[in-house]
Amino acid sequence: MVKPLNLPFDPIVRAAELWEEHFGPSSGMAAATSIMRAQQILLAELDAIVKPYGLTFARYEALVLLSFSQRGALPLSKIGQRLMVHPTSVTNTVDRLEAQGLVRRMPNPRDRRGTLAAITERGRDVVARATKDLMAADFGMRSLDEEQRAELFALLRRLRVEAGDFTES
Amino acid sequence: MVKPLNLPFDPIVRAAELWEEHFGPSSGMAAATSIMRAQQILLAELDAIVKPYGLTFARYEALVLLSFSQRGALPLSKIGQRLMVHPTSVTNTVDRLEAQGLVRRMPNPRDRRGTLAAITERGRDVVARATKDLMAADFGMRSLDEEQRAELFALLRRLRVEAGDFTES
DNA sequence: CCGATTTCAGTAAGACTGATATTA
DNA sequence: CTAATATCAGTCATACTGAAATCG
Repeated sequence: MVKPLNLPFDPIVRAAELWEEHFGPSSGMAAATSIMRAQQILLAELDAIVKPYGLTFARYEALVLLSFSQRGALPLSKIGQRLMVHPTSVTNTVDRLEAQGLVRRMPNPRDRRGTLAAITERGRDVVARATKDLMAADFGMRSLDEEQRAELFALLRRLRVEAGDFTES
Repeated sequence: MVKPLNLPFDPIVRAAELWEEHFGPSSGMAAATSIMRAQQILLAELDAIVKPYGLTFARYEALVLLSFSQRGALPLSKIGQRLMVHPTSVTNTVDRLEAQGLVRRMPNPRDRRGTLAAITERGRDVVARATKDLMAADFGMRSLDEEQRAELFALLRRLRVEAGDFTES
């Protein structure tokens, strides 16, 4: 958990002021730094919400993805693509979920190289309850109204497009 | 490094559509998720820029903070407050920077419990060069113009204020 | 005595590299 | 043959807890 420090000033604004003096234009640095800090704050909050269920937010995301799929099962490779995580990290995530009985591995009938991760009943139950708590906390986004959330999403989308996350639409 | 996957759709938009069907309003989930992804992309980019100097972006931030201070030295506790990192993480960061000869520890003359981290000449040289590269890459913010950067900063600032990062101004 | 500063030992979660077996 | 899938072993950087020494 990130504890509130209640500095009497915004540390990023302070850094940006010094940056201007030393190096010049600071808009890039200020924007990048605020993305980092916001993520840090947000992740701590979401991890804390989901912790009572023995989950991290990363594992929660995997579980939601499975719960959304037609048969409640997906190849590990597809999980990695959708969540943008490294193949070995997917293996690790599924290991942990499986150890908790929230997911089980099955051979992929369509491709014998592959493995499916299938969500279990307990997995569905846990997702449902964690989701309820996350929605009650508004995913840590209480400070923004609908319009602001959409604006934020649109701005960050430009970043993601640029990085080749997906093809421009 | 996060490799471009070039999915034919935006995975977050896809997730949000399914979310609406299953759970209802998705603006919180979509905004939170896009902060996570943007940070992941950005951090990978910034870490890569700074890697040739033997740094991570986290260590670079600490070094910049020191280079901005009056005497080129700060108590570890202050570093932790400004960068919002855990005391033991500061110790770890300073350990690494010290091992690289970019910083050295000194007793704090004002408080004999404390330790100062002081940037070295090599430290200043490395910061200068890494900063030049980061500015050339526009801190990974090329996809946004000045106005958009300011808007993004303002939106994320609301999140940070809410979290008690600093007192409202 | 209380609280702040820093360190240490240990744990945890995740990102990554490089190698491998299997199969498309 | 080449490429994709998943795993394994191992490394790395970081976050955290709990305990301790030192000092204000």
